[in-house]
This record gives sequence, structure tokens and C-alpha cells, in this order.
Amino acid sequence: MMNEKIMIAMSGGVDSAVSALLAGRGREAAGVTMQLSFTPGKHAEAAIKDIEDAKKTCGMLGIPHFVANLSDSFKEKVVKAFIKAYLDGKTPNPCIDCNKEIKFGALLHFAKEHGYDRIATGHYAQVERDANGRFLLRRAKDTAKDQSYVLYTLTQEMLSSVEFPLGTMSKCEVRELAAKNGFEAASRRESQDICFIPDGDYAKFIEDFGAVVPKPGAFLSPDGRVLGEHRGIIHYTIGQRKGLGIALGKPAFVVSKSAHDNTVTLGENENLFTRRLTITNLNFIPFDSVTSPLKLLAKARYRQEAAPARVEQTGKDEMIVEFDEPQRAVSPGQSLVLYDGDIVVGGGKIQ
RNA sequence: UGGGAUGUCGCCAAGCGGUAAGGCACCAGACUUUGACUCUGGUAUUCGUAGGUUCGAAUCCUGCCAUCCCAG
Repeated sequence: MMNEKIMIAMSGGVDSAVSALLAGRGREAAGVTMQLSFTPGKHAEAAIKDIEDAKKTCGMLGIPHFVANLSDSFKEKVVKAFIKAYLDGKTPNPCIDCNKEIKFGALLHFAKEHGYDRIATGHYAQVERDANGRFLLRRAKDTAKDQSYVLYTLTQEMLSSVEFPLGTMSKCEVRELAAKNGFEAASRRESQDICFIPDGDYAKFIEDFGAVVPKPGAFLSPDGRVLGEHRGIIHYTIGQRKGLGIALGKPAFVVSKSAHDNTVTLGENENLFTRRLTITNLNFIPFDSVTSPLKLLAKARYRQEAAPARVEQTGKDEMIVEFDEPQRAVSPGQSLVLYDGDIVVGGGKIQ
């Protein structure tokens, strides 16, 4: 395996720089930065800066650097799906689609086309093989930084060509290693909301880029009374409190929304808990399907502790998940990911 | 047009002569490779308006304005 050629996905940040350092040791390697921006402006300028930073790091490591222009497929597979989901009244997680379609889809193809066998990324997660040779995805050793959640869509084929050099490291160690190797130029930015939305205002992005005209509608109470007017359904997501602009004396939360009648129902925090849900777009990693009900741990959103749940596959691409304890603000469009201890079992999209 | 009631931050609302609580909303920051949640901090020199009483008024008095209710 170590004589295979590897291409390292480099964002310009510390994590990927250190990944390149580690993954490139003792074999032929190259760095690659994805070019994803499709709109001009300072966002595009930042992207150019990222490419330069990555190129610089590659120079220090003495490896070639590629730029993969994947903006077309990114726009098609990630951005369009993101906009469509919001218009349908869902709450998408574009990072999930991006990993599936772009990083471990288009980018992996790019690497192979250029003669590289494998790719490495700076994700905090671990890949390993079980006794049968099947690839498994495991939580990162640094559980605080673990990103296995956003990788549940990876197939066996993808996993066979992927490495996560940071999976056994702590963020602290990564920073130290970066400093020791003079990567601090790239040690600035940490995280910035949705990568393709510069100012964080996703609703404005949908209106501008998706050419969507905001359609105001009614804020409803749980019993159907009109409480006020909302600014268009795309501005809201289940569990949301901020930005409602409506004073009811006590905190109000979005309990549900309907794209069909263009209404947003407001209620109290207690109304937000769900125990049972359905997921589709299934992917399982240690096996292909679930033949009998299982007791596992599940996360209904990225930043959440996994909670015990019972799962049962009810169709070729449908599974019912029932948490032991009701979960807050379970939102259609988000991904539910199943764990067996540290092992990612799989997951799907919440309906 | 008579009679009654009320006017304090965007909304709700304490205060009842001693120098403007609180909640909601809003804003900023933290957290964060999604949306949220959460956390921390900030936000009325001013109490419908004009005068008066008082050492001192949002709090008492008077006029005016506005809104609401009941009469007709």
C-alpha cells in the first residue's frame, strides 16, 4: 500500500498541510486544491489565496500541486441540491453531499485520472479493515474534533482509496506539528459556516443565486392561530429561535414548517422533541443492509452526542429509527448517522 | 357630544415622591466544516405632551393630544 501514489486534498489550512506532511512520507505524493467558487468577488479572491497557501506548503514539502476545478459539479450536485432542499421546506447539510459527490467523488476521480491511486484528506476520522477485509469507518481518536458524521455516505470503493492521516491525532498535536514545520502561514482560519456562502447569510444566497423571490407567509401557533408574518420559509429551520422577529413574551421556536401552505408554526421548546423518525438515502458501511432490528447509537445532527436508539430497516431504502429518549429539533433534510461504539454503521437522510 | 379607563425601549410590563426591574424581540461576541440550539455581553439620561407643586416627580395637580370602552 505504501508504494501507491497518493494525492492529498489541501484547503490551504493547517489540517490539510499536516495531512500532506504525514501522508506524503516515503512515497510519491502530490497536493491538490479544489477550485469550487462559481461567483466572483472577495469570496473568489479568498479561494485564490487558499490555492496559493496550499501551493506554498507543497513547495515546502517538495511535492507537486494541482488545482482541480470542480466548480461545475459542485454547483450541480451540492449547491443546487442545497437550494432545492430549502425550497422544499427541508434543512439540508451541504457538507454531506459535498463529501459524497465532490471530495470522495469528483476529486477522487481527478486523482485517479492523474495517476494517483489514493487520496488523503484532513478529516478527523479513521479507516480500518475488519477480519473479512471490509473497510470500516471509525470515529477520530480526538472525539472533540471527530468528523466521522459527515463521512457516513462513503462506500466501500471510496473507503478503499482514502486515508485520514489526522485520525489518531489531537488538534493540539496537529498544531504543534504545523508550527514545527513552518506551516503557521496557513494556521489562520478555522471554520467558516457554509463554505460557499461568504457572509453566512444562506437565505440571501438562495434568493440571489437561486433567483428566488421571498414569499412571506403566516406564523402559526400550534392551534392554528395567525401570530404574525414570516419573511419566507427559507429563512427558518426547525428549532430556530433567533431571527423570528416576533415577541410572544416567552421564547418562541420553529416547531414545523410547510412548503405547501408556506406557513411556519411556532411553539415552545417542549414541543420540539421527537422520538421516532424515518430515514432514506441509506448507506451502510460494515454491511449492505440491516436484516434485523438493531440497538445502536444515533446522531440526528453534526454537533450532538450520539444517543441510544433502535433501528429497523423497513424497505430497500427506508429505515425507522426510534430513540430511547426524545431528541430535540429533529429536522427533515439533516442526516442521521448510526454508530456502534466508535464505528460508523451508516446513516441516511431524515424525512 | 356626555361618562369611564389608559398612555414607561420594537412588543409585554414593574414602578405609586427619592433619582427607570424583568421578559420577549434586537445587536455583538463565543461555540461550529450544515441549518439550528446554547452561552456571554450590550441596548430608555428617560417615562404621550405642555405647564405647576416640591430640595427632589414616571410617580401629586392642571391644560392639551392619542387610544379604548360605555352611553346616544
